[in-house]
Order: sequence, then structure tokens, then C-alpha cells
Amino acid sequence: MAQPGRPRRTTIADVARHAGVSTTAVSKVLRNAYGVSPAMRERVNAAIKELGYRPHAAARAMRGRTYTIGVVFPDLRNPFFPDILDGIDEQIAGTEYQVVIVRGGASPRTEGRAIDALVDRQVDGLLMVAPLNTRSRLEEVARILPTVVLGPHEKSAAYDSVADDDAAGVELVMAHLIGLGHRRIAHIAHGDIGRARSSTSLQTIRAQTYKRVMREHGLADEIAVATTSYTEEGGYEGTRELLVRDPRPTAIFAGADLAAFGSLAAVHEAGLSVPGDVSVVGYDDTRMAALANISLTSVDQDGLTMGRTVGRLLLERIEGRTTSVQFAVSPALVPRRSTGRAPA
Amino acid sequence: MAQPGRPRRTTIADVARHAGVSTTAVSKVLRNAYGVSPAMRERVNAAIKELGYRPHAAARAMRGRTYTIGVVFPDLRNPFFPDILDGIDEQIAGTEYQVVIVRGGASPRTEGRAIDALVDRQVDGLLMVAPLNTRSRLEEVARILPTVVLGPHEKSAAYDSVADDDAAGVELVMAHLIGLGHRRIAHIAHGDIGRARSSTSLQTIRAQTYKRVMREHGLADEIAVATTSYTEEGGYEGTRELLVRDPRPTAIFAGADLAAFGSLAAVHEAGLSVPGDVSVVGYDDTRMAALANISLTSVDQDGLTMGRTVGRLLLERIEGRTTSVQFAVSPALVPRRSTGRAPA
DNA sequence: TTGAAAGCGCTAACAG
DNA sequence: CTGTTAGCGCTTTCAA
Repeated sequence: MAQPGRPRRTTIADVARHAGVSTTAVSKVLRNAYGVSPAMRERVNAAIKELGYRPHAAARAMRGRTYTIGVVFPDLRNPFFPDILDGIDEQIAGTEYQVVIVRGGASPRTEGRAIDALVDRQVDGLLMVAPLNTRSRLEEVARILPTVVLGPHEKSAAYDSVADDDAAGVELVMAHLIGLGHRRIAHIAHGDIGRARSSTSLQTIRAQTYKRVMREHGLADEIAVATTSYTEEGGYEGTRELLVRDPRPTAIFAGADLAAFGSLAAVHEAGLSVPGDVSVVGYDDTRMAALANISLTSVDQDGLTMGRTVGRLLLERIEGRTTSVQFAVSPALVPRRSTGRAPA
Repeated sequence: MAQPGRPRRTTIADVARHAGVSTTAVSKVLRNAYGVSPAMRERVNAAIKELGYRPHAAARAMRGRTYTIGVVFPDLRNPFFPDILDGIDEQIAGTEYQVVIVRGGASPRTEGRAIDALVDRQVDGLLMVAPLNTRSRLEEVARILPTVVLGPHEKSAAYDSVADDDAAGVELVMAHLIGLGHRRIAHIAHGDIGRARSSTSLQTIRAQTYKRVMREHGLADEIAVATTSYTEEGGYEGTRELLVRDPRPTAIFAGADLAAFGSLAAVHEAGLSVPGDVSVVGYDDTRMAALANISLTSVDQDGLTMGRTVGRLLLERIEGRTTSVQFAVSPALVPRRSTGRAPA
């Protein structure tokens, strides 16, 4: 693995020699630690610049921090996720921290390996997005390192959580559809594979709220759920399944934009028009939803704000906060042309 | 940062004590190194399992490898990127390696910082996807660690490269459109900001090939390029710009699906039909392109194969290969309903 | 085949 | 305010 002629890295010893000071002095300057004279600081910084010194992360990790924040995403296809990263980056800009992303995959097992990998690499903070692992597994990790969980509606003493108020979001959607005269409203859900305590997952809350609102409006008999996944394929398959019902639904509420895109495709393929025959609603308000030819009614859960909040909480925990906090972000309905009055 | 009561990690010393052997022995077992008796191997493995030992990555990094492969993506919104990761993961499955992803951002400066961050963290291998930094900067990095570059058509002695045969892909698109009778074919390009040697970047090659084919067919006067970016916004803005031309183009070839989605939106917004008034073509053949209501003609560059190739090359280099190799992946045209005969 | 011991580059007591 | 020094957990000579 050693490249031929691979140059030795510059170390703090080199910097110290160059500046005519001790390695301790260099270390202190690097960490902005207490007790360095301005003169020394200047000399050290000059030497650092001259030698092009960069701290060796592994060596730092042996004693202190890695200045690394690990983020576990279930997958990278959801266009909503980059917004979260933008928010985090905004918060850590100006700090020495670096965000690294790993994919958790679709099962608790692969996700567990991703978590282990980050723990082994001594990240200073961990963000779990829509985790599949059990709450107790997450708490175990949170005891080892500062952890924030995004998605599930959980109050844990061990980690912070940030979540969209999914119940409120779904209520907005349902009020919108019911207000347009729809009664046969179907839902596309994301299967809660493998997660032991699923009652707090965002997908479960969305599905449960859908059912509750249907019942509250005397539409219990019209409840129709296709449980697939929050992906294009999931939305497509789920919609095909729902459209064969007789009478067929006049509105389809997909739990995520990605699924709604698949849903739109299936509706068109069935020779039906949107919203003339079927209204379609998504969730996430991704950029694609706003495009003129898609114009998908969706729920904006403001990923940027979520990301900012996550970033801030993580930095706070890294700095020593041990009390746990929860944040709920209020969603907003963004009505577009994919929803209209129910057909007569 | 230390969590209260944070449990000390199990180390090889613990394992060694538990198994009644030396730490050297444990280390050797962990690395499948030469010179351990089966009996000892077994005892050590048993102790590892019992104690739930996991190697400390930073400590390993001080002497040997980190078992980490770093990937730098310009952004995470391009739905083509996850395919690449799938291919890599397939190759490294079964090894101890872990892929970590960092975002390089839209400028050479932010991308440079991302590279530095991975170098500081001693990754064992680096994949640069569609890099913005100069070739010489990449070669500098490649001298430090095994590097593969995906996207640009460059032959470097320092790193391996994998690229789509973009010229061939564009020729397929152009032949398709010209075969349908189009003459006023416009192109949406991605601005090559900041990259010193841009002649090898995939976006430049796509744009250059477009121009060349136009000239070869006596359509030099019809060349129309809107240089924005390979994003929804870029495609939207670029198309609006192109549609005001008089006479307007009958076909728009966007350099990426993401841009093509924006293009479709702009065409619809202008009250024009696809492909009746304007044909639209993308590049990447993402999942969304295949959806029934989008049905975008596109070019499949097989991200999965690219990812597999990248993964294999990286492992080879980590294992010691120092000669440089180049791979070109042949693209295929996937005609769909977004293209049709040119209007009379 | 096995183990003792010397670092890798950095941080954090602790002394001066 | 500054420097000396002892490790962090692992890999790797080098002897036994």
C-alpha cells in the first residue's frame, strides 16, 4: 500500500523544530488552548503555513477528537436528504469538523454495520437519519458518543431527536383533500421492516394519522393502504395495486415525493388524468415536485431547518451537553396542480 | 466530550489477556498475518467474540491501514451517483473496507478541502467523481494514496480513470435526433467553473461532441448551447433561454437527466408539447427517466458497472498495483416517448 | 511459532 | 507562559 517514494507527512515535531518551540506549544496553538503568548502563536502559525502542516487525524483520535461527524442515511436516492446536509454544513462552517456520510442500507443489519464502522472510526458525533435499528441499540451507541436521531418521534434521555410533526403534516394533506370533496383517499406507506419499535417511526405515524383522520370523518370504510416503500418503484407498484379497486380511489396520498412520482407514472399509465380522475399528493416538497410538468402537491418539512437544528444539537453535545432535547419542525402544505376537486 | 461513565473500549490487550497470549498474536490473527498456529488462531478468535472486541481504527491508522475508502461526490442530488456506490459496495463486500462519502461542493476550493479531509483521515483509497480540481492537484494526491478518478477522460500515470465514452453517447443521441428529422437541436451544458484543464471533463466532451456532430451534418449555423448546470434549475433556465430563439429549436439535448427534467418543465410551461413541438433527451438513464409520465429518452452509462470497476481498481491499487489503467464504459441509447419526429 | 518492545503523531498532566 | 514526558491502541521488527 505504501506508494513508492511516498513523502513522510509533516508532523508537529517538524513544526516545533522549525519554529524553535516545543511540540506542546504547537499542539496548544492548534487547539486554541489556553496559555500561549501571542508571539509564540504567531511564530507557530507561520511555521505551520510554511511547512504546509496538516494535523494527522488518526493521531489526534488516539487522544482527543477526530473532528469528524458521521451521518448515516438509509439510502442516497431521496432528494430530501441533501437539504439536511446543507443545514448541517451551514452550522459547522467555521469549525474544524468534517461531515462523512455512510449508507445504512435497507436492513437493521447493514445499518448496524454502518454504525459500528463510525464508532470504530471514533467520530465525535453521530446523526442517524430514519434509523432502522431498535431504540435500545441507538441508546447503546448514544452512551458512547453524542448522537442525534432525525425522523422517529422518540424521546430518549440518551440522544436528541429532531422530527417533522408528521401528524400535523398528514392532517394538512387530509384536510386539503377532504376539502376538495374527496372521500376515497388511499395511502402509500413504507413497510417498517425489521424495526422493533415501529410505532414511533415517521412512516408509521404518517400511516396511522391517515387512518385516524379517515375515521374522524366517517370514512373508515374507505381506508385503503398499499404498503410498499418510499421509492419510485414503491409508489408505482402501490398505485397499480390501489387503482384496481372498484370503485377506485379519487386521491392518492403517497408518504414521500419519490413514491408520489411513481404514483403519477402509474396513474398516467392507466390512462387516467391528474387531477381530473385522481389527485396525487406527496411529502417532502422536493425540487422535482415544483417542476411545472409535475407540479405535485406536497408537504414542505423544511430539511434545511432540520439540518441546521441537527448540526447545532450535535455541536452542543460534543461541547458537553448531556441533557436530552427534542425538536419538532412544523410542516406546511404546498398545494399544486396535482390535486383538484373530486370527480363527481 | 467524554460521556459520563463512558465505558472503556476493549483492546487487543484485553483480548490477549483473555486468551492467554501476546498482543502480537492477536494482531496477527486480526490481519490474517503469516505465522500463527491454528490452535492459537482459534483461541484468539474465541476471545474476540466473547469480549465483543472491535479494532480501533485510529490506532490501526497510526501504523497500518484504516480500512476506509473515501469517495468525493460533487453533490448528492444526481440520482446517478447511488448506482456507482452500489457497484463499489458489491466489490468490497466481504472485505473489511468501509466506504465513506464526503461532498465536494461546487467549487475547486470546497472540493480541495474535502480531499484534504480524507487525506488527513488516512483513507486507504480515494475515488474522485467528476472532480473540479486540476489534474496536477489530483496527481499530487494520487502520489500519497491509491486514487481512481471517475468522469474525466484523462490518462494519468498517477491514478486510474474510469469514464463513460461520452463522445459515443452523444453521437448516439445526435444520430437519433437527426434520424428523426431534427435540425435545430440545442444543447444544455454544464459550466466548467474553475477547472483549469477542462478539455477532458465529461461536460466539455459532451458539449464539444454535440458541436462536432452538428458541424459534420452541415448544421453549424444551428448550434445553440445554453451553459448552465446539470441540475433541475439549470435545465429549466437553459431551456427558457433556448425557447425564446426564433425559430426555436425542435429538440433539446440536456447533458444530464436532472437537467432534462427541468427542461421538460420549461417546455410544458411554455405551452409546448413533448415531443410534438420539442423533443427532449437526457443523459444518465436514471430511474425517474423511465417513469411512464416522464418517459425521457436518455443514455444509459451503466453506473453499476462503473462502480464495480472503480471498486476493483481501488482494491488492486491498495494491494500494491502501481501501473495505471484506464477504462471506458460504452453507453447505450434508451429511446422513449420524449423524442419524436421533428415538426414539419 | 511466539512474544517483547519500540514506536506512529498527538494530547494532557505535570514541572519548571 | 513554556517544555518534558507518559501514554492512546495498534503494527512491526527482532529475538527467543
